[in-house]
Amino acid sequence: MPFMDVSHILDSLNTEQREAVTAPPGPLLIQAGAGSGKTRVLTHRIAWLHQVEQVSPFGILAVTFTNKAAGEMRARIEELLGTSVGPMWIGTFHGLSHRFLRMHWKEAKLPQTFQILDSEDQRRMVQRAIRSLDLDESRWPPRNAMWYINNKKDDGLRPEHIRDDDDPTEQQMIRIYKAYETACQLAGAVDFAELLLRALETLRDNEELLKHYQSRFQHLLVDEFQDTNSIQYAWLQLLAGDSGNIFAVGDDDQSIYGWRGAKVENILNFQDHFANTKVIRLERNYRSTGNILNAANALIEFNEDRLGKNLWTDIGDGDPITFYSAHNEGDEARFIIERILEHVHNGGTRSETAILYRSNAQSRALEEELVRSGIKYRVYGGLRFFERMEIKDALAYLRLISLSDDDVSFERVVNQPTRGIGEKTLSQIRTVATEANVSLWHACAEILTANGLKGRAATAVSGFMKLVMQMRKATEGMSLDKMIEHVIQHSGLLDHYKKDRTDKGEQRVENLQELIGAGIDPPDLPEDMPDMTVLDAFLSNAALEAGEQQGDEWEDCVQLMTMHSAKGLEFPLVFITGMEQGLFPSKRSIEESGKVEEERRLCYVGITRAEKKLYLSMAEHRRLYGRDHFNTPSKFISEIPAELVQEVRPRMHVSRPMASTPARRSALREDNQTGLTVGQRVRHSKFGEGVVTDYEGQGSHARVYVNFEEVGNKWLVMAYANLEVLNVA
DNA sequence: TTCTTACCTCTTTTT
DNA sequence: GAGGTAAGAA
Repeated sequence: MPFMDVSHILDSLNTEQREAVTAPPGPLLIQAGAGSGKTRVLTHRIAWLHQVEQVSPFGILAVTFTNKAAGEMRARIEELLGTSVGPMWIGTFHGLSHRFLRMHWKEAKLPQTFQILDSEDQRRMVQRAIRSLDLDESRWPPRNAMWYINNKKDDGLRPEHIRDDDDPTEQQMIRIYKAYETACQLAGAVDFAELLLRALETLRDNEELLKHYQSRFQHLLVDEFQDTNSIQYAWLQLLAGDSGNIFAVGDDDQSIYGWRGAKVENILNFQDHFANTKVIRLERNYRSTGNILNAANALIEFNEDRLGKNLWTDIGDGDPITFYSAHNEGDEARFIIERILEHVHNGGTRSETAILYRSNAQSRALEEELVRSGIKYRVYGGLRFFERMEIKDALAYLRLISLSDDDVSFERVVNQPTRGIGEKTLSQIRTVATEANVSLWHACAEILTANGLKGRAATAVSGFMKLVMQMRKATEGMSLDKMIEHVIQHSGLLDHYKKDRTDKGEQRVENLQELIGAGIDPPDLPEDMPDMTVLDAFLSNAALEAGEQQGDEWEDCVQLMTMHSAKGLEFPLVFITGMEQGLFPSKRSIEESGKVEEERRLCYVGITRAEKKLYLSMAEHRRLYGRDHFNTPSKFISEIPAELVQEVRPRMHVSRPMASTPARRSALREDNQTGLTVGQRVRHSKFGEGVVTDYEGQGSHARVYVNFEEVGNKWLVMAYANLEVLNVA
């Protein structure tokens, strides 16, 4: 081989990173700790394979979980190579499966025009299946059934594979699953889990296809390997075939998606399945100070099921971690705001700051105080652009134009805006459709020709059908943006939302107009997806990539998000709020055995987001979901070595919250028969320490409700409990 | 058909 | 406590 300059690929790497990037082909597992440069390793590996090992871009498949990660990876590789890598398969599991199914729809037994259901579409579809089986929706909630179906699909199970064990609930669920499957197949609809499962089955059952792809993809690279579920892993195994050229990058300590099917075990199985797997650990951290890393290391040590890893840095200890125990959530928020103002005063920016929490409900109190202080902020999460009601309405019309048999879209807009097609007419249509096993659109046509509808209903239904057909004809040959414009005009959606003079209505009109803008530069049509129209590509894209949730992202503002959505991000200044037993770790995780470890990993993720300064805080009293909670510090606080943490004592001149609200007054009332007040810390000989959160009864029946740190909530009869009072509330 | 009221739920989220 | 959904009334 001629001499080749590889310095641009290798120079910026440390020894371990270099070892990973230049490793010979074969199964490779990179245990990449937080901040250890895993994206760098991944992208440089691809550059290495291409430039040094001379692997064609066609021979490389790199898969991630989010569109953002995929986009970043592609951009960084192109920057590194100085050329476009168009033909390389870089994308999300769902995106790549989708691409595969579009190319091989025949083998996958899908209609060429199949559409993707997002979660909301799927819920409606499941609901429809439940109704068609004449089941009671309150006994068989669509959400539960959907959850069941997705779980089974994530494990690769079809209805016929599931054993019912004579369990009537299981049998019923299987019936719903079956009915849902039939409905999807009929409507040409594919949900997210189906994309993966169908791609896997198609590959597995077509030897020629399998051989083709196995020999084509000489190298597979996986990001966030700890988050793969069973099908994703099976899909990788299948594609890798005997060569086993998989480059898997992950961190078992950052596995926080077990609750939606991710299997950390895949990391362990990987080493069993692929003999001679080479394991490389990346433990050098380039992000955080020593104190922050030591705290993270010490905390995660409490988990038993882990491969083991210790992050280190040579950038020095830095500031200690600060812990603040606030009186309530308002106090907590004000404490944080003071620190942010300080940070900004010292020349920092707001966008260098992240406030993290366990659950979205916690953001409200923080937002209130931020608004009051006039600090700009941005909340992550919530509805994304393509998930908004008005946008989905418009997309549904577009879908019907593309494919009238799409039942989900039909149901969505048949009476939106209202045109006199009520529940009675609809159920009639549904019955015909179910009996004849045809789409709702088809059923309408049949009913109309058979004169099965009375005057008003008949006019309304045929009016709707005519509208869709007219729009189809009128938009033929139009550019995508003109098409969208035409549809939101003529469907009546725009006028419908314009009638709503509230802020919400105006926002909806704006969103619709923005949708036209989204059509101006339509998505590229990959060459290997033949016969796909621009509209189809646009619609699939909308489902697969729901878009940003909020604009103004480049304004200098404080970032508010859950710890889950913070994964992969980093900030100089990080606040982790709500460090309370029962909130984080969550009550549910404490109750179900074995679930606290995932919470601890989440805490580990949170801590390792911080570069320079980390604040932990809690509220002794927090109102959440309209209920009062009296909290003890999260056990995670005590798991961080005390010498790394500086505790801020509540300043005495800060007055305690006054008994001004009725709730507070009752919380402080002392005219009870227990001699204890709510908020009082107590110790029980068996259950340990806790906080009184409620009481009831009189005399010998007087009981207190205590939230114990170790064992959770318990009712105790005062006469027997023998509680020791710990401090004065 | 549309407005109102009752009812439910409320970890975490991407695709 | 709020927000969304679904059933019920005008």
